[in-house]
Amino acid sequence: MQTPNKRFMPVVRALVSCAQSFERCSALHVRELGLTPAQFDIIATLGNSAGMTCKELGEKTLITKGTMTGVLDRLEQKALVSRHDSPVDGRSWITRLTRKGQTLFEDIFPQHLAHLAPLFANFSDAELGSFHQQLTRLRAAFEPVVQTGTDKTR
Amino acid sequence: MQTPNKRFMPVVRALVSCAQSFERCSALHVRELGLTPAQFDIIATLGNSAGMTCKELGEKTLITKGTMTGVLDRLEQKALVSRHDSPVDGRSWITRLTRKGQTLFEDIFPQHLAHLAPLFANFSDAELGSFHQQLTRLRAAFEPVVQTGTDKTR
DNA sequence: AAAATATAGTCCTAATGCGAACTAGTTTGA
DNA sequence: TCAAACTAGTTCGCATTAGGACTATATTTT
Repeated sequence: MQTPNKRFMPVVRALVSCAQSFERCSALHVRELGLTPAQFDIIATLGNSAGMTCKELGEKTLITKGTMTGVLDRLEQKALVSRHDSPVDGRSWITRLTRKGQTLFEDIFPQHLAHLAPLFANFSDAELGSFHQQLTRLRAAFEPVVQTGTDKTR
Repeated sequence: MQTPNKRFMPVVRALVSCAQSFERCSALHVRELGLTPAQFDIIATLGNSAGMTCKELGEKTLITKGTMTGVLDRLEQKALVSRHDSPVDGRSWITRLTRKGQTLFEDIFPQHLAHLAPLFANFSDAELGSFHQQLTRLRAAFEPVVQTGTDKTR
């Protein structure tokens, strides 16, 4: 096989490594707050919302539905979320923060933001903006391939 | 607690989501080739090298040492890598591709590159360059926090 | 050289993460 | 209407993933 063009490899490495570093920074602090990254993700997504289905949560947090069940189970054990019948769809649940979960959210979410903010201190709003644009454009190029959420069990 | 500045959140979301989409594109294809993403990562890193210690592999692939043992175990079971005593350090091993592993590498690595290359077709070299620069700069901001490789068991 | 400290790898536990199969409820189309 | 196709969520199997404890070997300090 002909050696293909490798020009994109440095960007890929930088992208993956940058994201991973960020996730480590974030996870380190999240664990200190007593949650796993996935659990924090759910709490943060449900915060200030009226509740969501499993599917909506999956779309917002990028957690696969197969994983979601377990994460929600553990959050339910901790009494941070509760599941309720959906009024419109017999197959789905609405997951909501409990009072305890809401309190926790209000407590730790700002703390976490405050922990991360200094990391971006050296970036101007304009820089962040153009960066955001590039990332979005690149992600769009991946989109047709990944087709998140598509159930391939067909 | 005062609500902290959230201006960086869109970038963070885009970064994580972009990296995750890429990893899914990549993983999807890697699994078709019969390897897990972590295993492919090791094979690709070991390819065209004379072998590496566990530590070096960890630094290049961003796989934690605790995870590394298991990944290498499974690759060894598949007879794709082999471990040899280090001539200079009684604590460490040199992990190398076996002939079978080398053959596999030469077979699938170009295939994988060819699979990914089209995703970057719409990006000029200049764009990739500046993108790379931004990613590297942002990563550098995270570096002091993560301190990859530092053993905190002290 | 002996003690103190640091490092390389392994092992352990808990929690993801993904794909695939499965159940049950919904929607579509002939 | 009623079977076919679809969808939400659960469950399963396998492979990571992080972190920390642990063993054995190296390096540094005194």
